[in-house]
Amino acid sequence: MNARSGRPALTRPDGTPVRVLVVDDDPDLAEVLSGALRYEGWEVRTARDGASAVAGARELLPDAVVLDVMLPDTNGFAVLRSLHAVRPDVCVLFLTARDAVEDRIAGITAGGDDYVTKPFSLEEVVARLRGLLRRAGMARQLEEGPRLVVGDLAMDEEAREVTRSGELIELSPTEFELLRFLMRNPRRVLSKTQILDRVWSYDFGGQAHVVELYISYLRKKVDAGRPPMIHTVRGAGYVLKPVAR
Amino acid sequence: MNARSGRPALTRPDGTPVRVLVVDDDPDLAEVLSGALRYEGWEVRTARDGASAVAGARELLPDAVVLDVMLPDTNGFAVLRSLHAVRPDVCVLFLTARDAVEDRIAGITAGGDDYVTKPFSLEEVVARLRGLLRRAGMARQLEEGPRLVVGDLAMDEEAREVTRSGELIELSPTEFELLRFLMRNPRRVLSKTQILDRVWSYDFGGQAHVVELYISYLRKKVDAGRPPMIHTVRGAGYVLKPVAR
DNA sequence: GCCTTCGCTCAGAGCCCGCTCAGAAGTTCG
DNA sequence: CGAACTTCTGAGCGGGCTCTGAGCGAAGGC
Repeated sequence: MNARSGRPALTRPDGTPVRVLVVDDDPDLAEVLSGALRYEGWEVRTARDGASAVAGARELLPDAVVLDVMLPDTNGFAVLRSLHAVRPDVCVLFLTARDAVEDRIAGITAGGDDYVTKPFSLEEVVARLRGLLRRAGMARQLEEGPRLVVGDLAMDEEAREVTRSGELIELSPTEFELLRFLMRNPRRVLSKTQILDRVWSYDFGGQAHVVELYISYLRKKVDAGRPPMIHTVRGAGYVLKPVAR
Repeated sequence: MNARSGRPALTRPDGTPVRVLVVDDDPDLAEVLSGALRYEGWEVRTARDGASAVAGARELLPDAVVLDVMLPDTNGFAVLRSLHAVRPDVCVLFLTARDAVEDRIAGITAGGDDYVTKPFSLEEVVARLRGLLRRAGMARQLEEGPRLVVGDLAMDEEAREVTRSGELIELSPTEFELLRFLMRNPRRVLSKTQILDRVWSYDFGGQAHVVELYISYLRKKVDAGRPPMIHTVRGAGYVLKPVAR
C-alpha cells in the first residue's frame, strides 16, 4: 500500500520501499523533489554535492539516484562513475539545464539511464523514475505496468498513446501530463493548486487559471460527444471518474 | 475513545493520541485552533515563530504540523526542511492568506502536504488534517476510512460524493461541509452557534439564520421524499439520525 | 385561545467561480 | 525562413453560490 491511499506502490521485489537518493545543491528544489518521491511511498535521502552523494549512496544503497549535472564540487558524470562503483545496477535520472550538453547526456543515457531538463514538472520526474525502476525489474509483479486504465480510457505511458474506447486521442505534452495525473488519481478530487504543483514546472509563476484552460482542452478531446469522465467540483477542484454503469 | 463522545478518535497505530503542533503568531487564532484539535482527542502544542516551532517539534515529535506561512522569522520552506529533518514523515498543513497573492510556494502540496487559505472554517482544517494523517497511515486500522456512513447516508470525502441509499446527491461546498459536520456527530444535538463556529469561517459576521437556511437546503436534497434524517430540536439545535428501523 | 417566539422557506441581489474565445509570444519542424 | 503547434494571458459571460430580508406557519407559554 502506498502513502497515497488506494494506489499500489512501486516496490522492490522483496516488498520493501524503493530507495532513492536526490542530489541537488538547491535545498528548496531538493525538498520539493524528496517530498514528491516520499509521497510515492519511496524512501528518500538527499545530498547537496558530489562528495556527500557518494557517501549517502554508500549508506543508503539506493535503487535510483536523481542527480543534478551541475554540482558545486564536481560534475554529474564523475559522480556517476563513483555510484556505479558502489552499485553497478543503480538507475540514474539526470537533471540538466535545457541548453547544456545534450549530446553528452545522450551518450550516458544510452546505458539505460534517463534525464529531464530544468525546469521540470514533478509528474515528469516521477514518471521517468518509475519507468527506469520498472525496466530495472523493480515492479512488484504484474500490478505495475506502463499502462493506466480508468473506465474505457487507457494510457500507454511509454508509447505516449491515449485511447478512449479504442479510439486514439492526440494530446499535447501538457495535456498528456495533466491527464496522466488525473488517471493516476481517479475518483479523487484534485485542487487546482495540487494540479499546478504537480503538472506544471516548479518555476511557473502563473495563475491557477491555466488549469481551467487545460481541463477545457482535455474535455474537448477526451469527453468529446461521449459521457463525461472529467467532472468539476465547484470550490474544490476536478475529478476523473469512469462513467457510472 | 474520543473527547467527542461516541466517535472513535483518529489515533496513532499504537493507540496513543495523534500529536499536532500549531504554529501561528496570532495567539487568539492559535488558541481557537488548538481547542478544536484537542476536541478531536489529539495532543496539541503551540508555537509562535519558526525557531520555537522547530524546537517544539524536536520535543513533541508531532505527527502533523499546522503552519502559518507568514512567520516573523523565516519562510515556510526553511521550516518545512527543518521539520522533515526532525521527522521525515511529518504532515504539514499550511495556513495562508487568500490575498497574499504570491506567497504560494510552488510545490507545497506536491509532497502530500496541504494548505488552507485564511479565513478558514475549523471543519475544513480538521478535515484536511484528518486526510493528511489518514494518508500517512495514521488510521487505526479499518475503522477510519475516507468514508462516513450514517444509516443509508454515505459520504466519500476524497471524491466529495454523497449518496443516500445509493442515489447520488449533489451539494454545494457549504452544504457539503455542513453535512460532514452533522455526519461526524450523529445522534448528537448541535446548536446553531456550534454549527456556525465550526462550519463557517471565523470571520463570518452574519446571523445564525444562515444555518436554518442551509439546513433547509440540505433537507431538500438529503431528505427529499424520504423518511427524514435531519431533525429539529426546538430551542436546542439539530440532530442527524439514521431512520428508526 | 391568543400571543410570542422560534423556525422554515421563498425570492432576489450581488458576488465569485469556472468556462471559453481570441490573440500574442515562444517553440518545433520542415 | 516560414508554417504549424503549443502555451499562456486577458477579457467577457453565464450561472451557481451565498447571504439578506420578509412573510408565514408551527410550537409552546400564559
